[in-house]
Amino acid sequence: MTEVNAPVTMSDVARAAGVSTATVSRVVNGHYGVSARTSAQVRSAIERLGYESSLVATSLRRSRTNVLGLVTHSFQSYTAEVLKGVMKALSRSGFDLIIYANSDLYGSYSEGWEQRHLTRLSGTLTDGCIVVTPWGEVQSRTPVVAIDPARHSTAPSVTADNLAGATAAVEHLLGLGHRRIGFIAGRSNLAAAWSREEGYRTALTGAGVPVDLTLIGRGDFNPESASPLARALLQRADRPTAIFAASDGMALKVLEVAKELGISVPGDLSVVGFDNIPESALTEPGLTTVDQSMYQLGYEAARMLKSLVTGEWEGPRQVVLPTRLVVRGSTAPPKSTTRS
Amino acid sequence: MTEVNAPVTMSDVARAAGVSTATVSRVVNGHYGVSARTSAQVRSAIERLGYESSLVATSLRRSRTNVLGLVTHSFQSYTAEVLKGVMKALSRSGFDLIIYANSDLYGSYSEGWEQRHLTRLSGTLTDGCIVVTPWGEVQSRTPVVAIDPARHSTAPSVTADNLAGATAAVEHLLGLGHRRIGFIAGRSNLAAAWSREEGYRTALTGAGVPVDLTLIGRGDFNPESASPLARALLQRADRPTAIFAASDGMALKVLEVAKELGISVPGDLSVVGFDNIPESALTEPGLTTVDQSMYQLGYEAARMLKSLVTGEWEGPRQVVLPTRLVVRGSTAPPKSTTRS
DNA sequence: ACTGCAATCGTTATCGGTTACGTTTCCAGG
DNA sequence: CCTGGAAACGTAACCGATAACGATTGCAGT
Repeated sequence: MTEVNAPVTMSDVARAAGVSTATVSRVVNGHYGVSARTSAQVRSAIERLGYESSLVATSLRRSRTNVLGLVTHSFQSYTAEVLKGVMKALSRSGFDLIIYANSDLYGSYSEGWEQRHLTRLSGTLTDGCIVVTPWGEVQSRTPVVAIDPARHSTAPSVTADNLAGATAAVEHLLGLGHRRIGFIAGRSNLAAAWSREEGYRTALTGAGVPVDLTLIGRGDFNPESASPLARALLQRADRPTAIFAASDGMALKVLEVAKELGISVPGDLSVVGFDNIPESALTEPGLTTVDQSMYQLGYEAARMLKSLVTGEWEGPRQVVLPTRLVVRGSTAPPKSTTRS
Repeated sequence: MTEVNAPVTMSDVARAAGVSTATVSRVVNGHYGVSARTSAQVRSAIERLGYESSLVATSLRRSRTNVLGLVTHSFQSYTAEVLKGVMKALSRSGFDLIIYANSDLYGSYSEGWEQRHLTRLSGTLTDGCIVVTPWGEVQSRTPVVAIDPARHSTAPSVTADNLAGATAAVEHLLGLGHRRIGFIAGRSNLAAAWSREEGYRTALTGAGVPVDLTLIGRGDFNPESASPLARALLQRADRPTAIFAASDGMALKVLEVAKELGISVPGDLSVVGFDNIPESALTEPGLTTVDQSMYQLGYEAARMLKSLVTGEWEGPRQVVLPTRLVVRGSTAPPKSTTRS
C-alpha cells in the first residue's frame, strides 16, 4: 500500500484540464453541453490523475446514488447465504451494495439498531435498504425491504412459508409415530419464530395431540441458546422421543447434546431443524430439516428492492417463498412405540 | 416501514430548539461551550424529532469518522468467518464497519476492483480499510490492511503461515508412505497460493521425491475449478495415491469426484485440504486439512487496522499466523505400498 | 458604573461534488 | 454586417454537517 497524502479531487482534474468543475462533472456523468474536444481533454486528465468520484460527496448532493444498503446486527453463516443471493440479484444491475454493521451491539442486543443504522445510511448514501431480521418497524425516506420481518409488520418483506414448513416438519414426526415432541423456539419478536411455533401447535392439535408447554424451550435462534434447553429436555425421565428446533443451528446443538448424553439419533431420538444450512447436510446422521433458501430470500429481497427504487415493482409487497421438507437420517420411528 | 418524506436534519433540530446548527453540532459531539439549559433543549428537540446525524455529511467535513471499511469481491463461507472475526475485534471499540461490494464484478474478475472500491470509500467515509485477497497493490490516503495479500506485497497484511502449513500437510502424506502426490493449486497472483505450492515442492524435495509437473493442476481456489482437475488426475492410469488441494473448497470437490468414480477415501486415495472450513469437519470421512482460522485472520486484521488508524501500532506490519495440521479420516497409508 | 475575561453562541468558510442560472461563443439566416 | 438562438462553459448556491473565528453575554473585581 502506498500512502497518498492528497486524494485527487474534481477540482484537481478541472485545473489540469483547464476547465471548471462543472464541466468535469458533466463529462463524468455524461451530461449534455460539452464539446468533443473538451470532453477528451477532461477524460485524459481523469485518466492521468487517476481520479475517482467520491461516493460521499456525490450522494450528498444527488438524490440517486445507485447504491443499495443492507443492515444486519450480526454475521452468521446464514448471513453469508443471504449476501450471496443479494449479490447475484444485483450483478450487473448498476447497483452497488453497502453493508453497515454497528460494532457496539455485537453479542448484546440493543433495541432499535435497525432504525439507527438506517437513518445514518438512508439519509443520502443509499437509494434503498434491506434489513435482515429487524425487531421492529422502521421508517425511512427510501424503500426498505425486510428479510424475516418483525411480527405484525405490514412493510415490504420477504420471508419463507414458516407456518407450512413447521407444520410439515411436525406432521412428518407425527407420521413416524412420535407423540411426545419437544420444541425449541426462536426469538418471539420475529414473525418467523412465531409462525414456526404456530406450525408446531397446529400440527399437534390437528393430530389430536395436546400441546404440553413443558416440552417447549424458549431459545433465540442462536445455537448457544439451545444447549441448556436441549439438556433440560433430554435429562427428563419422560423425555420426548423427538425434538423440533426452530433453526438448524439450534438443532445441531441438540445433536451435540444427545451425543454427550449417549442418546442415539435417530434410534432413541429424532431431531428436525429448520433452515437447511450447509452444515446440516454434512452431519452424521444428516439432519432432517425444512429447507428455506436463505440465498433465495436474499435474491428476492434484492430484486424487490431494486424494483421499488426504480418504481417499477408490480408484485405483492409481502413475498412468501415456499419451504420444503428435507428428510435425512436424523428422523425415524420411535423405538418403543408401535406405529399407530 | 413508514415512508417519511423529509429526513430530519440538523437545521430542523436547530430551528426547533431555537439555536444555531453550530450549537446542535456541539451538543451532538459533546464539545465545550454549551450551557446546561441549552444543551437540554437541544437534546429534547433531537429526541422529539428523532434526529440522527448523517454519516455522509459528517464524513465529508470531518477527518475522523470512526468507521472502518472492508472491501471484498465476493461472499464465500470464509468471508463470513472473516467478518465474524472483524466484528469481534471491533466490538465496543467505537468503530463501525462498512462493507462495500461492487455488483459489476460478480462472478467475473475485473482487474483493479480493490483500488476502485477503496478510492470511493476512503476518500472520506472510512478511517481505514481491510482488503480481502487483493490481487495487486493499492494506494490510499488512509491505512489499509490486506488479508491474504498479493505476491511481493510490502503493505500491512495478515496471512497464515501457508508455507509451513503446506509443508506439514505434504510431509504428513509422505510420512504415511505416499510418493505420488497430486496438487491442485490456487490463483497464482495470491501470495497464499504461491506459498502453498512452495510448501508442496519443499516437502517433496526434502523427502527426495522429484516434483512431477503433470501431477499439478491449476485451480483458482474456487471449488468449481477443482472438479475437472480432480477428474483428470484420477482418471489417469497411473493416478496419484494422494491429492493435496490448496483449499478445502477444492478438496471437498476432490472427495465428490472420487465418490463419483468409485474411488474410496482413504482406502484408494488420501485427500488433504487447506483452510479448515466448518464443512470439512462434517464430511464422511472427515477431511484432513491445514487449519488457518479465517476468524483469527479477520480478528487480527481489524485489530491491526484499528491501531494503525489511531497511530498506536507497535508490532510488525506483516503478521503471519500459525497454521496447524488437523488429521481426520481422509488420509491413510497407500494400499499397495509398503511403508518405507 | 466600568473593565476584563471567560463562557456561550452565531456567522461563515469549507468538505467534494451537482445543478440552476447566467454569460460567452459560434454560426446560420436575413 | 447585424441579429437571434442554441451550444458550451463558468459562477455560485446548495447538500448536511464541522470548526475557526468573531460577537455577545454574564459576572467578578475595582
